[in-house]
Amino acid sequence: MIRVQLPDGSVIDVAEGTTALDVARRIGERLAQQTVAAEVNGRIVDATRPLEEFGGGEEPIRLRLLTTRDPEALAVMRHSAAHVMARAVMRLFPGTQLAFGPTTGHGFYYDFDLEHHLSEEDFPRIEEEMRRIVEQAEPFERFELPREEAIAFCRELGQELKVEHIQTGLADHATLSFYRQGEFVDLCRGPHVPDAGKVKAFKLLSVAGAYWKGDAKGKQLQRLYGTAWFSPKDLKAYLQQLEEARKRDHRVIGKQLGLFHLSPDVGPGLVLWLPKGAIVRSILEDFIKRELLERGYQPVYTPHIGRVEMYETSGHFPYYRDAQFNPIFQHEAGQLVDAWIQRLQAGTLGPEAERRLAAAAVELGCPFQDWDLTASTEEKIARLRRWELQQERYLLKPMNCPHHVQIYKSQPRSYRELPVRLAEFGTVYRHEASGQLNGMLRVRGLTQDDAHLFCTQEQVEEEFRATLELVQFVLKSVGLEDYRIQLSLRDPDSDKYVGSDAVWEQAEASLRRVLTDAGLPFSAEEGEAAFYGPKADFMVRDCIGREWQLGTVQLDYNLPERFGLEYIGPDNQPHRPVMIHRAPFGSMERFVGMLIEHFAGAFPLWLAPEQIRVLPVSDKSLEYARQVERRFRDAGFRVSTDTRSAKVNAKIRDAQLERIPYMAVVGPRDAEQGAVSLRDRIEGDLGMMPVNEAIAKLQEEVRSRTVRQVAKSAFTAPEATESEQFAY
RNA sequence: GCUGCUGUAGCUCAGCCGGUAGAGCGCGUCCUUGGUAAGGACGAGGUCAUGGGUUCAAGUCCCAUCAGCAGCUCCA
Repeated sequence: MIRVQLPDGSVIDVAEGTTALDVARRIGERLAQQTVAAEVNGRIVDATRPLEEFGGGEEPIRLRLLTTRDPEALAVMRHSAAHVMARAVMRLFPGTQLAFGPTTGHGFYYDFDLEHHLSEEDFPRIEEEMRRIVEQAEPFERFELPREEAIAFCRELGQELKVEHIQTGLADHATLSFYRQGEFVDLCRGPHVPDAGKVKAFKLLSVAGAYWKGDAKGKQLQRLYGTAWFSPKDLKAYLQQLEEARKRDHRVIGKQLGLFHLSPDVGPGLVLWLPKGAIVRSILEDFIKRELLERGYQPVYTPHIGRVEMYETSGHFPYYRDAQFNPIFQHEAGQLVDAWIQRLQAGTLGPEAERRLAAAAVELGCPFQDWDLTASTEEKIARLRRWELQQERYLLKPMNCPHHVQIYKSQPRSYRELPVRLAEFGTVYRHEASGQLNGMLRVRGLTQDDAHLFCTQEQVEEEFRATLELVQFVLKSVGLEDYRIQLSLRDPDSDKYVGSDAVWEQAEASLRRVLTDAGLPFSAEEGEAAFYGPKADFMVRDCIGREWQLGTVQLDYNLPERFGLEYIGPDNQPHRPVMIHRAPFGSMERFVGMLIEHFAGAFPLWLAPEQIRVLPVSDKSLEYARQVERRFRDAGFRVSTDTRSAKVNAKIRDAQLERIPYMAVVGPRDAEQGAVSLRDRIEGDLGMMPVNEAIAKLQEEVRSRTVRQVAKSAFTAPEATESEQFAY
């Protein structure tokens, strides 16, 4: 007999070999039908496995039945759905190689290696085959094999990727588990639903490339994405949510509302801010600037380029070379010599090619007439570098910090003037790989609301604290109050970081202490730190539940060292300051892009590009409309008048579609009384009121930076737990 | 950067098996002068992304380039 404890505390005795499903059946047939998996002693497992496999001994086995109501069950079912999909693909495309098929936040995917190029046109066929499999409701049967047998078995199945995975990724597993579904068998840790009939409402969503084991140099696979839910209603709600997110796409809204433009003629990833988008940005910038002045920051301006040497000193140039625009050389042979050095370093330069390079360099005026092809690579590089260092070389700045460091260094500093806080909306350029570009969210030229704080070691925690407070304040001002903080620490086993262990430990401890003291919830992530120091990032959730990385605060003990920064302490001796990098918004491009999606283009009054539109009821009221427009403009509002000879209905419709917060309908009745009939974009007609009253009302809304409405998501279905555990 | 898909009027898109281009919205003109989400008529507008190729003939088929999209990988 086995003793089993249920969640309500009751304990029952069952015979050996009893499964969770049996227990469910004992309680009720309905419950058994809804049981998808089980949580046994805290572990999520198949409902069809004998309970004694998970425990025993003196303590009763703790059992929780997972039904279609539990989010954990959803993840199990989705993983089973991935198997069903894989089975369908195998049927339609025999010989398909299976890679990984895990669950995701809202669904699942499976990576395949197959000849046929999957496309959306294949989806109906695959889905139909999946439905057939689901209807048959065959059980998922689990079995285990010792590793050598498992390898032989996979080989027999022709699944070479699985063989490789057992030999590498699962090298320390003595036995491997498999799940069988009729003719389909897959290496899998599980757990799975009892039978395929538990996979209810599903839909294939997209197909895309993916790398085998996430390695960009590895084999390219085809990844089929799907979503699955326990009810068609949940599926429908989720698809609507996807549709909602699509409608909020800042690229779509940005075009509709004329906020920004990306022109291939200017270049990919280079944002053109149209007048309306520029207004939003400049209001945000003005807002921040005022806050910074109050908080003891000093505005500075620095150029868009700087000498490459400066970025070599800072470490940015060598470290991020491949993500930067190439250096600008004054000498026309500069690029050539630069490429030459890189080829030599990579060892990809043959003698004939090098001879031609040398000839070309001489032709362009370099003193390499006596170039010795037989010299060692080191000697060659040294000679080329010597030449290169004599040239004027500039970099489009990828970071503002080195420039700000120079401002700090421009005069001797006393401890009395610290902290020095230098702030700039600094535009930086990064040559992001073409596939990474995305509207305003990932661009090649971006403006950071940047600042660098130079302070003493004793001041670090206070400055960090004040910075966190600032970020919180600005996020609150735009109505973003749902966020968490991610503390990014170094990976102790990696060598990509600069600076000593002691300094890193000190920096990480400081950040942790301030976050803890401030009572801010944070999660610590190892290996996520920048190469020069740990950082705290604000992960902000928007109104439809998506998370965005915006503001960041980073501690840096490295740059002061590299640039030899100093201040004179009370002991009249030089000391090294500490630097803090921080950007509450991150970049203006990304932040505004995010705001567009968050508000679905309907900015709160204080940010709206056009705040009020005056709508004359007919041409006869044009004159009065102009007067009203003037009144609003004089009161500081961004206002226009719709002078078209259209009906009011049409004018209202257009203003609504343009997300203009307020409309002032004016006709003869209003003119008579010096009034407007105010219409609120959200509430509709507010009735007639004197112009003064309308102005006062809206001024108050601007002053308080009220955020009146963000669209609520209709989507409430629980998000399944992201699960590494189903990773194979 | 990699894999796949896409590129037709200002915007959203249709255009079959190759035969010289279409809709709605927007825009212009005129009529209409109206009170809270689309009044009507007429009209203008296209090197079918770019460059090659196949063909009697290419928006349509092939190749390359550029750009965009999805995902992967990356992100100071």
